Amino acid sequence: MALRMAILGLLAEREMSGYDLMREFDRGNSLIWPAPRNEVYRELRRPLEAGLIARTALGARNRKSYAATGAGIAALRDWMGSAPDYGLSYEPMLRSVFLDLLPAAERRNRLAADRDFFAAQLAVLEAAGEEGPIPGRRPALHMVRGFYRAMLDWAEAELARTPPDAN
Amino acid sequence: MALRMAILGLLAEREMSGYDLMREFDRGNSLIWPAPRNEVYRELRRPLEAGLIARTALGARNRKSYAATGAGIAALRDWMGSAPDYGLSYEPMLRSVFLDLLPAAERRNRLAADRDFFAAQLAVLEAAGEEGPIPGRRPALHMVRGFYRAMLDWAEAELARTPPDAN
DNA sequence: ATATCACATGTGAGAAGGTACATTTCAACC
DNA sequence: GGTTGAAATGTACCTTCTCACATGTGATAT
Repeated sequence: MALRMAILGLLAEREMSGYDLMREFDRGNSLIWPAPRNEVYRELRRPLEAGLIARTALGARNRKSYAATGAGIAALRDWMGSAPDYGLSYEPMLRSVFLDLLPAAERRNRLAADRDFFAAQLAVLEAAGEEGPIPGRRPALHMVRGFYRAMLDWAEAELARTPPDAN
Repeated sequence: MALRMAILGLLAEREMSGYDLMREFDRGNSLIWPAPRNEVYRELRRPLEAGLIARTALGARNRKSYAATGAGIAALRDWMGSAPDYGLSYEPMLRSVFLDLLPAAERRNRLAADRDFFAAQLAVLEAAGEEGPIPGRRPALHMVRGFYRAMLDWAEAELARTPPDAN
């Protein structure tokens, strides 16, 4: 459902090919959400048959572009108005539950690795400025930025609480 | 992988039955991660065959208790030392990408619903105090709490930026 | 006594997702 | 003019997740 809506949403913003979509998800490029791979092509078929998107152009190298139709945009709005799935699954959070199973030295390694990762993400996001490069994505940019800032604060606080000589 | 490790981790802390595990995931009880249902029973078979957990007792009502074996605890430590999957998929974040597709009034509704949800979660977590009810889960408690605080801040800031008469 | 409800364990079917592979097309380089 | 490599689309397979169903047990209440 989520991937389908993500595709629909991107195709509502502008026409794209499956390849473009794939790359949008792939890298930290859009920095918004994670990377399913070729499911894009799989997920394109269904909304195409349902009339939510339509092929707009055939380019070189067999390139097929798509854009959301009126029905697609309506479906997207519908979904946006529906109740979100607030379920969160984030592996580092699961790991935090069992942090204390590690001896202090390894715990510090783990926390330091987390800290470094979160700091790197945050640096990229903060380099984007207040508005970010893509119009209309300021809310998402700030949400993700807030997320990584919270994660970074957490890792640093936990590190500070775990002296190298503990345990 | 995540569910398997979660089970293994819980069984490393204390012996439990499948039913206990199920409820641990189910409710906001542990408040740490989300709710897969009866896969617990399916997921118990594999580590049992692999010798990572062992049956410890047969109780009334056909109750079967399990605990992690030495090999299980080793596997868990191994996993804890391995590189985390930092991929995040959180539906509200995806929705934030397309927030601007909604007219201002509906956008405010959406943000207000998010704010209420985040505030409720945070209230529960803050009621748990600094250490929380379960020993060894302070790190997780603080991580989740930081997460919801960031989400709440975000929702409130976005709401403040979306005046009722905009658009 | 019996009805009900929480405890407790599972199965089966189908959808979704992940990994890896397989193929064609054009451009650019040497 | 042949090789390489990115652009581009897709399939096959296997695992995981979700949803719904199916079954037995013991305590408590009426």
